[in-house]
Amino acid sequence: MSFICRFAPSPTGPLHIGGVRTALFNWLLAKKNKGKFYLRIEDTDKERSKEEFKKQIIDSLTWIGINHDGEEYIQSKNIKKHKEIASELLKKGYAYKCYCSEEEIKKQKEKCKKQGIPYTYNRKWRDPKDLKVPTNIKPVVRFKSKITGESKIKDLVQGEVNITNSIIEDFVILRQDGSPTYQLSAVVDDHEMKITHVIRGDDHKINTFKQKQIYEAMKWDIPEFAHIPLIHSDKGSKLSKRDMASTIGDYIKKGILADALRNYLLRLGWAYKDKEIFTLEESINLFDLKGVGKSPSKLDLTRILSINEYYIKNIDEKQLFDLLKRFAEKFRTKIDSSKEKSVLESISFLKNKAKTLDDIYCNSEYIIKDNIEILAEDKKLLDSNSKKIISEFLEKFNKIDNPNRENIEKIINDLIKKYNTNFKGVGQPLRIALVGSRFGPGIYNIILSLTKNEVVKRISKIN
RNA sequence: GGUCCCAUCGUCUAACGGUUAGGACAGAUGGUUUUCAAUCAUCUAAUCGGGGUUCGAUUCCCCGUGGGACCGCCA
Repeated sequence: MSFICRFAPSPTGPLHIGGVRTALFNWLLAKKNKGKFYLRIEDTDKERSKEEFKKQIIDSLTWIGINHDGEEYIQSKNIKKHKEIASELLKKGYAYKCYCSEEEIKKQKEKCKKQGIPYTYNRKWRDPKDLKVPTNIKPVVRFKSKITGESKIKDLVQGEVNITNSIIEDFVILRQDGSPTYQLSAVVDDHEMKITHVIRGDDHKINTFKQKQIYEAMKWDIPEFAHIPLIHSDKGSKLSKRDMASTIGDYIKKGILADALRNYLLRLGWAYKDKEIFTLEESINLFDLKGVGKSPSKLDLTRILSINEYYIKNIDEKQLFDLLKRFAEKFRTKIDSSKEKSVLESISFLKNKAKTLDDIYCNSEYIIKDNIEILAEDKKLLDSNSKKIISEFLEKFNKIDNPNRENIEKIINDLIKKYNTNFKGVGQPLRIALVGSRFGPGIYNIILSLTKNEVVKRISKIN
């Protein structure tokens, strides 16, 4: 059985993480079934569609590793076809022209609101026998929706869903200016693209009942449908553009890895036994619509961070370094080529304390930057005694030709003995002098990750 | 308000109608360490309520309750 699916966002705003997940599910299924995954930009709303959003959508998908087959399909390029289908529906009696003015509709809505009854278009022009066609109003074209009976869809996630036909109004398929609406365009395009599986957010469920009627009127094959539950914000409602960290860009900025986010999104609303970490290959092999739950799930940043931490600790270190390099250049300060070697060599301990690339960057800052600033509260910890200790350290350190773990350890141990202190008594002031903070990597790691000159320079500055 | 959907630890979720209801994240406690972190061990924590069906319901059915989505000449 062939499997052709698509992701069809509208470029009227930045793609958020819910959309990315929908795209991911589609893509995974296409890969699993050796089918096709297309990207369709639904830009028939000329007013709100923006080129920059189209770019953002494609960039987001690319970043997380979702690549579509063929060129992206631009819906507005197919408007002519959509209109043809509209006139065919008109000709066959499945649609009709409605001459209600916008004011007339508005008045009806207000009236319904006052009476507390739900508004549906009153189908005034469905049977225009006794009506005089006004000459001053351009009509819209409405689809002649079923009035009686029930409709059923077999949803691959939700199971059977039934509705009473009469609640579906005669929806507009051609606007007053003759342009097609989403309901029409989506169906025509899905048909032309030979889409076999429509996997989209739960918020489209009602649309399916409208669109199904167009398929039936055109005697076209109806694709399978799957409506996946929406992602909710921590407040429990549909994710909106206002919610924090909801676009891919927000996560990139935080230093989240693509694989980590992919893994998180995969597990949001779907599970495979007790498995938590999925390689790309595993997700393709194991993903299945049957495993998708029916209830919406909340976005949980701590979980994302935790998965990110896992990936940071487990991916190849050279690869991690490259990611860090690009991250630093884009969002922080470019790592000077003279420092690259040292950062790369130190990454195994720099990453240890990190949940994000930004954390690694912060941990690396003492290597990356030539001038470190000591925090005021840490400066206080440098009393005369500790200053004395580190200047003595400096003196001895200077005499070493090739600093290594053993000879540094000896110096420190001697100092501990001499000053009758513990490791902290020596290590803490050294760390403050070298890193600018009492928090940081292990002291041997710090010293060995800097050049001898740099160590000397930083300690000398203290006194 | 109408229509539809959903309901297991705080969160993501597992459990052919038979499990001491499992795992992960978060949280708590303790050990270790050179600070922070990490790590290891342990612990806390859930089947929304009420009726059925059944020898037996988290699981099937009904009714409540709660949450959500949709109700555009947006997509």
